[in-house]
Amino acid sequence: MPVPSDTNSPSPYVREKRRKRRDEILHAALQAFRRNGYHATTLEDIARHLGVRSTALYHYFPDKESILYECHQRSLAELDRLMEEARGLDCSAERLSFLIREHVRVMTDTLDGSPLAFEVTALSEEHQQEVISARDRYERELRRTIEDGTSDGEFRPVNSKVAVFAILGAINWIARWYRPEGSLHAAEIGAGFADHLVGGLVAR
Amino acid sequence: MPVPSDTNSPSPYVREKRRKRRDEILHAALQAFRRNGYHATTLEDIARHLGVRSTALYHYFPDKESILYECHQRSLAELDRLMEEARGLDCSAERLSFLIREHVRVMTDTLDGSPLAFEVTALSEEHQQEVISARDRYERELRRTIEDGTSDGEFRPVNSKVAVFAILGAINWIARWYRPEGSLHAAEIGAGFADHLVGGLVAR
DNA sequence: TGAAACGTCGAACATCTATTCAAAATTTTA
DNA sequence: TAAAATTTTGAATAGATGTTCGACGTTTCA
Repeated sequence: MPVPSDTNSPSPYVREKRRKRRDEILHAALQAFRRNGYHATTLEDIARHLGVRSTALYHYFPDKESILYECHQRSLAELDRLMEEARGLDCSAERLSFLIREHVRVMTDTLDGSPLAFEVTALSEEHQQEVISARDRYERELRRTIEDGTSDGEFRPVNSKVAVFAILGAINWIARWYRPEGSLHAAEIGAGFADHLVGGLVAR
Repeated sequence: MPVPSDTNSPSPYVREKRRKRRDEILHAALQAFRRNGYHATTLEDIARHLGVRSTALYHYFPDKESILYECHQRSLAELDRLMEEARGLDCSAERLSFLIREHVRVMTDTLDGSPLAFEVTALSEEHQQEVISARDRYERELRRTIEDGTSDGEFRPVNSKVAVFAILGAINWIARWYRPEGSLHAAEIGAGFADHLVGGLVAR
């Protein structure tokens, strides 16, 4: 009868601690990437925010790119969750409005949406493909929502590709100017964007 | 009576040739920056497109940053020109529509608008301040146009800051996805954006 | 056409930064 | 509390790239 053959795995306590540390690193990295971009951010920059040297990061991630990659993965997971939730809404205008508001929230509240605004070209070829696929899925869903709205007569006929680029541009650009300490509060941005961007589509 | 004391200046012919070469360099740099971002673009990348070595570039620009800076300067000059032209339009909706359409054209036709979408933090402190000031001037003008429209009752009351961020985000993001060979043509994008983004503001 | 101006090259340099690794410090665990 | 596991460190390495500079072609122009 086989026994657990590999070395004894870490205790739940240790595993949890490690998970938390990884989260801290990702959060510090996210903020740095957002401010200065991936290439202009050094591992020392990230490590400094954690009170540690850059070499310590290698105990949690194999290299710099994988930090960026995991940032991306989390964002995409968040968007998948949004899409899932949005499917419950019947009215196209409501669904689109919901998606915009929630996407903005993801960009501002946790900053977790930001990676989507980063340059994808910094990722390895395979990771790039994966991220682009997921992003395309999201874009398609948005386009479909707009096209549904047009079919229903809720929205006027528009080029859905162009409309989606406008919406995603507005949202992704948030990563460039939003500062949590600033005068604009997150909810205000979400509501404003939803009104502005959905309002521009509705039939009059 | 003082005579021209310094060394004889280059002939108009030579000066013109040099000007053209600088333009070529700036254009090659612009495209590279757009694709991969400033930091991921090497001087060799830029030089390769011109069939020379990176060291040749130093005859035209003192360093890499100054190439980026001049890209920015040209974009900003272009925006100043737009603002000047737009002042002739009385109706706020028309003025805003014009600005959006023309800004999109600047982003797509010559790609000259792209630098505004680049990370400003790559510039030196002084250049950064200058670019930010010019950008702020543009943003203020857009805000004012929206506020005027609200006063006139053309637009509904909105947070003009939020609205301007949405508009500029949509436009700047073009630098990330637009490819001249792609299926979306420039005019189509400009018209679509103008309709979508102005339409979201008009009172109903 | 030939001297002067101009543009490009190649080598060399300096710096920066991602990454490796063995040793030291710290924390966990029994 | 002491051995084991884990985390961090500091030194060292390697590769990339911005930049300098003198030599070598090429172009301009009188």
